[in-house]
Amino acid sequence: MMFQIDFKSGKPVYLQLADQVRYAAASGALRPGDPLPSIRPLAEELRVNRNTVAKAYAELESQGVIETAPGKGCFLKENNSPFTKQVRQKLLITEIDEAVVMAHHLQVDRDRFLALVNERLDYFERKSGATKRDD
Amino acid sequence: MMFQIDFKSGKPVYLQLADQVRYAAASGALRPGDPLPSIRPLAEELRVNRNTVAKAYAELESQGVIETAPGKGCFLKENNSPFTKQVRQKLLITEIDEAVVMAHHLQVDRDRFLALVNERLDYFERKSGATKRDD
Amino acid sequence: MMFQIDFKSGKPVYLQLADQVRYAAASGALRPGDPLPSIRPLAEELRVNRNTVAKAYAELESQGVIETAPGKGCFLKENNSPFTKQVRQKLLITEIDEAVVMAHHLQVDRDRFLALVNERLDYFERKSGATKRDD
Amino acid sequence: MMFQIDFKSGKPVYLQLADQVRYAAASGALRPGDPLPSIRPLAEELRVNRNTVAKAYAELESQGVIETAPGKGCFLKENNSPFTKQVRQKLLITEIDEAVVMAHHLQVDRDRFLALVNERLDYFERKSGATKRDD
DNA sequence: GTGGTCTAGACCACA
DNA sequence: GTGGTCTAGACCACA
Repeated sequence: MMFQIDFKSGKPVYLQLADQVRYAAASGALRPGDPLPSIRPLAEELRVNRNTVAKAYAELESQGVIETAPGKGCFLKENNSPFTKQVRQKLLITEIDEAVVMAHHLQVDRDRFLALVNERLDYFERKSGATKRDD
Repeated sequence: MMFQIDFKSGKPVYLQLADQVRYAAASGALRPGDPLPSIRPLAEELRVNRNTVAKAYAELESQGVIETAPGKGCFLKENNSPFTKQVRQKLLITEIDEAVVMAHHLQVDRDRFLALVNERLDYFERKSGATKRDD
Repeated sequence: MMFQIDFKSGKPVYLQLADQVRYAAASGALRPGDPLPSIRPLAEELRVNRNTVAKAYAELESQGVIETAPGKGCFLKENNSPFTKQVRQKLLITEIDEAVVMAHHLQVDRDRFLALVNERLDYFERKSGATKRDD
Repeated sequence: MMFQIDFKSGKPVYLQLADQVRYAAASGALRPGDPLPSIRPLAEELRVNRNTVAKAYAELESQGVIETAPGKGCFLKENNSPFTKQVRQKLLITEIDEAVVMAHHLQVDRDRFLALVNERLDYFERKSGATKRDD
């Protein structure tokens, strides 16, 4: 299955789901025009409330990531990031800095940190690669 | 001023503040033994409630970043995480994943991402090294 | 009722509550996965403010004793301290020293003290064992 | 020196001092009639404010542990615990239980716990023994 | 001066 | 329903 929820992560379920859709879109697992899973079956499969899935989709629609065709379902839109290259880099650096600062406080050295980063990149690529083969 | 709050960010104020203290420690702006701003004046300056600053400091204390001497104030501790290797790794992976997902949202590819990570590691090393040499 | 507060003890209410949750966990009255009382009803029952109960729970969460599922409630975690061996030992020695000093105040000699310690260890083992067998 | 303050312990300094006097009395390092160190030199030696020492002595006097002879200094009184044997045991069990519960949450097993208890008993006996020889 | 505790009450996010 | 954040303000303990 494409999406997995960690109920103990503390991260809101609807955000986990929205992030995973965004990730699938960015990694190519979902391509423009592709249909998203319907709300009811997906909610059942993930064992979450339908409202939670609907909220995730609503968030994605409001951000222009997906669009809803009434009666037909939700589909991935063309990817056109609303930010300039410079703004995007600044946003990303903020996230990277938080990880670097955390590594400092957790006394994780540079080599170990880079190894972990590569590990996580592999992990996400593997996940989306597996999904691609399923298409 | 050392710290600044973005009231529109949606991120809880106390977490913004705690993150900024961690950032100051990682970049060498705050060094072990240094006093942190007193709660009351800082709260006034940031225009937040005393309790909100206190909550940020409490979080930092519970994570071993600062310590409080009763009646005297709060001070930056030696960098010595109280958590097990396993817990530290889990905390760090959470941060890394957020950066990785953000990179994908923003369509930054693996090589560019790793280059940015190295750049930020260099940046923090340079900064904290420079501060040390100034003493 | 499971918990009770002594308002005259001088010990902070939130610490009394956190200690009692820990006691319930150690004695088997609360088991991993069990839900804790919801904050609002518990606050009403104990006649304290919601925030005070929330503070007790936050302390327990930061120490890995409980976890909170957003929108659902708080639950007892598997007993798995997030702290390093060194930190755990330091925390424990603090508690032991208080008991040792109290024994001296009360003129309880070493043999009687050790006998009491063994008695209490037996007591907790018996209690948590009995609870397990009841399942 | 007889007393030592840990400024980082989080425990109020005056309480640390009062406890150490009580401990010295219980262990025989201080005997009824013995003079306590004068406030000023002691404050200097411990590098604390004179008020802090005075507060510790005031607490001890109010509890009948010491008495003040104006112009002469403070002296240890006859030790007569105001509690019955039963009450004393109940007080002590409360302290012991807190240590036992803490051991449970820190996953320190019975043998290790008992070893630690013996270690701390030795530590305190050694401390007071050394003081005795100094008399 | 310092930080800590607690209340009353508002408002929000989430399931 | 659940917990989380934040404020305003009182009162306390400590150095």
